Amino acid sequence: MPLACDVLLPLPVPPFRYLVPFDGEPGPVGGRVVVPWQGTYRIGLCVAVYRARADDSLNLRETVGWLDSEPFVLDSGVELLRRLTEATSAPAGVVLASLLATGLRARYRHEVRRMGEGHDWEDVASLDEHELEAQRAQGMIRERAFPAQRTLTHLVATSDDPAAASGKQRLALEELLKGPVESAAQVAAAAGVSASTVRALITKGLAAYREVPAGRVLPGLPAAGERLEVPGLQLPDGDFDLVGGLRFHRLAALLPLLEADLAAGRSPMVLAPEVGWLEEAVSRLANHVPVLMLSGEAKDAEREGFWQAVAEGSPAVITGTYAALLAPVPRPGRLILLEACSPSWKQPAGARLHVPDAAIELARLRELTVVTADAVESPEMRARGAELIRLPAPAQRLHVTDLNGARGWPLDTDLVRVLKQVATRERQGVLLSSRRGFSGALTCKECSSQVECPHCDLPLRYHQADGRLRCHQCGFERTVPPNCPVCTSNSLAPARAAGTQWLAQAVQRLLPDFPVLRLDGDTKDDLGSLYRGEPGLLVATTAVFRRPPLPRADLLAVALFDAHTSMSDFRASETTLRLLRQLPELSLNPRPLTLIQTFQPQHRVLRALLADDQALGETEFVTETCERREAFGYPPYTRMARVELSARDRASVAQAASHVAGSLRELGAQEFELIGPTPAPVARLKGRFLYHLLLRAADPARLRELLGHVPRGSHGARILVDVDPRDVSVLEG
DNA sequence: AACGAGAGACAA
DNA sequence: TGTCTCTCGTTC
Repeated sequence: MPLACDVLLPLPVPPFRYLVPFDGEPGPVGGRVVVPWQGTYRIGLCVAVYRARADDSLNLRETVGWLDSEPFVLDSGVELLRRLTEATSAPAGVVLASLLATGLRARYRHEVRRMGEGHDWEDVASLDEHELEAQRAQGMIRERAFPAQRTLTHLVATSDDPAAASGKQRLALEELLKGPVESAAQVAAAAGVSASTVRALITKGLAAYREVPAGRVLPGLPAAGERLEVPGLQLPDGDFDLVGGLRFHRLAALLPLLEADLAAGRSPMVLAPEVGWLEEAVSRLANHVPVLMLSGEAKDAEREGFWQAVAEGSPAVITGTYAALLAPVPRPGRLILLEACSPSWKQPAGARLHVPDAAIELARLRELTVVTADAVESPEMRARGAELIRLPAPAQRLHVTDLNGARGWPLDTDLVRVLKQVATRERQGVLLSSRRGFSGALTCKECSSQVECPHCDLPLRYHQADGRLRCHQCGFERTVPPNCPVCTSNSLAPARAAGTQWLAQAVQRLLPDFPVLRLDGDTKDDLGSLYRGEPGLLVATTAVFRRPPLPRADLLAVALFDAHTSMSDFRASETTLRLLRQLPELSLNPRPLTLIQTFQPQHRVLRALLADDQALGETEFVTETCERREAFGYPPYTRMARVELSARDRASVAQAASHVAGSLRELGAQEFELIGPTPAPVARLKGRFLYHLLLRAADPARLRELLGHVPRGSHGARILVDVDPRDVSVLEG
């Protein structure tokens, strides 16, 4: 009974079918399998094994062999990949590559043996490729693959007699006889001799570098942080959302749940959106419970070590970024999502998954309890319908400065006064900007045009430090033109949206002797002095939230609140409220002053922030947000997807977009379900013209149906789909 | 993603 | 006519 199997490769292709060799045993579904692919070999994931059809044995190529005898990804993980492929309408291999960052590029041994008596297994590396291919086609060989044993190069003694050497060399040899050592320098240091003495030992043939089998390596854990103080809090046993407090308050509140899972012999999983927050959480958790951690920064060997340790199943808290989601936990406990509303969860490329949604889907498959935690409740949490647990609010002294009719720019009088206080008291402060560089653009005062990138429909960003203009999308650079390229007048000036560079300069002018540091996408000053407690002001973008809190920050200032809420995204207001609530996390000071400069002091985000009863203010804010989203047909009350079309010239992309929209309408897409096509907000990027088409459906099934009608390409245009896009501008009415 | 086949663009 | 670049389709 010949068997076939479906194999998923981490490439933008659907699963492919291979034949299991007639005398070979198939490995498990969810195991890694080596298969021939375009003249070479690749590791894929076996997602199904079934009886081959009659003609399969003629048409299909054969698997080389499985690398695993136990599933590398459990059945639930394989099913999750299948569902996400359906939901995203991305090729299955892209979904695999987006979620499984471990084991598919492993080193393995590939051996062949000629059929018949007396032949040994031989490594393919030593054989002629063409001859091998011919023999394979004739079915004259058997093949197998297995994971390569990891080795390390170590220095070992080749003589066991210390008397073989004399003097200092003897000391080194004695040291080496205690066991293999990684390097000559290490032996030299341990024996108290020079490196050349050890080298002489090697020349004499008394010591040599050898490959020795490497033990399992696990990703290193961050240095231990402070212990968590668990609040006496009654938590539900089932699903719930935890909001309020500071990050470590929420983590502390969840610790008893982790301990309960461990006591029951289960391994709870804790996922975080970014490495910084993951490490911060682990540095505290590891004081209390056994922890395994996997982040994108782990090396291949460490990832595989983590995977093996997880599979062995001794109870531990399994922590990680998205890369840990498919780890084969045999006895899982709860699934906990930290910073559940962070925009970083949305993958920018590949299948563009929103990882919490994938995680919740996996939890449903494995029947796990899901707990999410964040500073502020979100409409998505409320739609989930789980219980809401609110921690006491962080202490925040808040001050809002109305910039209407103000005298200073970009630093108004209130901010100037507080900055001076910070300097005279030799304390620290953080000033948040929404953009890096000097200003948003170079604008002509005569014709109000901006200097644009030649490849993108975006203004070039002005970087004052080197007097250059830069495109933050494609990296194009040029010098500042002396005259406006449009009207040739001599009136180019930086636009008013102040970037970190402009703010830093303004503060430095105000406080000439006070240290002013900068932290953003392209300037990463050494913050060592601040972490040692020395005075200084940090001008930063939101990149600062990925750093540990400053020990003596008294002031947390937002340079222009309006720049955050006016982002072209219907979630901008909630994101801003969350940002403002997270500000105290930037400082170890228990009651820092939060100062916000704005032209809209009555903005509903500020009303919610300043409400006398904080819990009530936020609850009303979320209720109002939910009502708006429902009224205007936004998620979580609908499902959205953005169809992104691009082409080298404007006409063909416009034509392709209207063609796709037309055929969708013909196939029954309602007016409510199809918005556009419109040129993308940035209508040209890296020399390609972009059009967007927004799909909106009442439920996931209908969205899938609509996406099923979107072609892969049309009229020479490339088409990409982003399900649940994160930067959709506000569509009123 | 990576490769090869076929279609135009350009120089000789 | 050759060669180079670009697009398009295939990969099991």
